[in-house]
Order: sequence, then structure tokens, then C-alpha cells
Amino acid sequence: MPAVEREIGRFQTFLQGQGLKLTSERASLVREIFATHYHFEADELLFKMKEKSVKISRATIYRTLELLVKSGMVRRVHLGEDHYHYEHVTGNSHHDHLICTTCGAVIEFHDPALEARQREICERKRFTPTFHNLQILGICEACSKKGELPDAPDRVKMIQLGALQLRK
Amino acid sequence: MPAVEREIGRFQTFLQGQGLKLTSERASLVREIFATHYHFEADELLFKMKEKSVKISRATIYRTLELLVKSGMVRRVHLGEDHYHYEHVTGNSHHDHLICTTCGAVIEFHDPALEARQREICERKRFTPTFHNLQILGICEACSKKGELPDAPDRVKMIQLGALQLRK
DNA sequence: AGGCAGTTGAGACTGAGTCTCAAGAGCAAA
DNA sequence: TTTGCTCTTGAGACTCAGTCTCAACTGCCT
Repeated sequence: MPAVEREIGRFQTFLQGQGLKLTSERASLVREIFATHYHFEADELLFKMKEKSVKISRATIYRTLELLVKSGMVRRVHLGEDHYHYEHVTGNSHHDHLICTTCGAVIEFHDPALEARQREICERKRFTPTFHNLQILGICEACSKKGELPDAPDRVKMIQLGALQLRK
Repeated sequence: MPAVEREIGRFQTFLQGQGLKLTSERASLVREIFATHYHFEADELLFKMKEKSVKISRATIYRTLELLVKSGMVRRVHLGEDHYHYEHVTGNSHHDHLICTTCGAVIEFHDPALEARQREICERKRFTPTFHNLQILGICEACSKKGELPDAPDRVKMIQLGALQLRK
């Protein structure tokens, strides 16, 4: 009765509607995605499958992810990185992200008032929204308690530059 | 007198603070960015400079963009594409984006109520925000009137082709 | 003049993501 | 059973934005 099997069923229904088939590769991917991951990257998935000795190629992973995104079961999100992350969608719980620039933690939240306000803005601009994507970057509670600063390497560099100027 | 020259001055001040210099390459880039562009891509900039016979390398463009981002004069934004876009920051006018998935139009908006709500959310999660990034994808007024369907990335493709020719 | 940090362009490199192509699987009609 | 068709797959070539390296150059300081 695991929920994962239900997700595989949902995917199969979607595929059939498109005249496509649920293959063993596709099923393993759905199983992997819905069993353990929350936010993940395509290559991470490739690695995990290889670890489990499930033979599946990079191309198939990307192709399946595309199908999953089309089916609405998986979402592509930006997490402030220079490449995509994915997350599975359970039910219809849309949410947005707080991203800690110090430790990389990702905190999810959902706020109906925020969504309502966005809809108002769209109406005012006569824009028909289909999807949105909000990331708030900053420092999480744990990191601010530790007093850590974001972007440490830059700071170090600036201090070094400062020292050089002083010497001169 | 032109605002552009003031921006160059601002950049120079920033650079000096870091023990760096305002070179002619850096000045031309700032001039280009603040004169005409709003949202732009790095390769687009490379193309424009070549068009104007200003000799400047890809590496220098990326390096200068990085400095401009550090200085706070330019912002890196995601516009729903798979690579970065940049926008210059005038004053401190933060804004977010409505992005038409049919024609690629980008509509800016600023909504204090939305920002206030975001601050409330952060407070509740004890998260210290430094920056946020909101894109709402959908269909703009003109396109919904025309009844056009999303996903016609011709415009983007043309820019990529332009860049490709340049590259070699 | 010599030293030195900062800067540059050319081009090699990286790595996520895409595309191509030949081979295989499954199914349906003949 | 054979033929034909569509879907699917893996291997690996390819793309392209972005990064890195390195030798050459600049201009300032002593």
C-alpha cells in the first residue's frame, strides 16, 4: 500500500493518456524520486540508480524527468544554484522556498495570503498566471545564532586586499 | 551629466575600495549596460560590444559582471530560462517579474504589500532575508487576446544563434 | 630600472543538459 | 509467423553558458 505505488499508477495513467508506456526504467525512477528524495538534481538521481545497480542512462533520466514535469508530478525549481533542481509534488501543495546562503538549507513554506496577493497583481496587469517561483535568500536561524556570515570566501579576500592597501 | 557617467563613477568608487581599477573595458561595459539594456544575457553583451567594434573578451565580460553584481549595481536574475539574465539596478528599486511563456515578454512590477508579507513570513520562520526572487509565469494580455499557445522560444533561439556565430 | 599587483584575451576546459542513431521491445494486422 | 509500426533505450557525440589558465601587458611604486 505504499504511497509510492500509487504515484507509479498516476504516472502510468498520464503516460497512457499520451499513448506512452510505463517501462521498468520509468517505474524505478518514480520509485526512487517518491521514496526518498525531496529536492534533488538529475545527476544525483543517476548516481543513486548506479549505486543500486539499476541500469539506466542519463538520457532516460532526463527524458523521464521531462515527462514527470509534464504530468505535474514533479516540479523544476531554481534553488539559487546554476542548474536545475527538482522536487516531487504530493497532492497539490504548492510551496515556496527560503534558502540559507550560508549553510544551503532549504526551508519550505506556503502562504495563502501571499498567493492571493500575487493573483491580485496578475489581475491588475491582465496577466494569466500559470505558475510561480519564489525564492527568498538569506540566513537561517541556526546560522544567525552561530553568527556566521554569508559568502565567507569573499570576505576573506576583502580582508586580504585591505591588508595589502595598508602595507602600501 | 548623463546618468550613465554617474554609474561609471559609482563603479569606480567601488573598485577603488577593493584596490581595483576602472579600465576602459570595464567602463565600456558599464556604459553599454546602463545605456540601453534592461534584462540581458552575458553573450548578448558580448555580441553588442563586437557590433560596436569594442574589443573585449568573453572572460572580461564575465569577470566584470561578477564585480558589478558584487557592487550591487547589477543583479543576476532567473527569468525561467536555463541560464542567467542580468539587470542593472537603478537606485534601490527592487521589482519582480511577470514572464509571458508565449512571447517571452517580461513585465516588471513592485508591490509593497507583497514584500511586507514576505518579511512577515521570514520573521515567523526566524529567517533573515537578504534578497528575493519572484517570477510569475503565465500569459500576457496581448497573447491571451491573440489566443496564442505558450512555448514558442524563437526569440531565444535567435539570440543563441547569434552568439554561436560569434563564438568561433 | 626593477618589482609587483592588477588586467587582459585566447583558448582550453567543465559540466549540465540535449540530441542522434542504431538496436530492441511490444503489439497488431496480414 | 512474418511484417510493419511506434515507442523506448543506452552510448556517446554534441551544445553552450560559464570558468579557468596562462602568458603578455599596464601602470604605479620604490
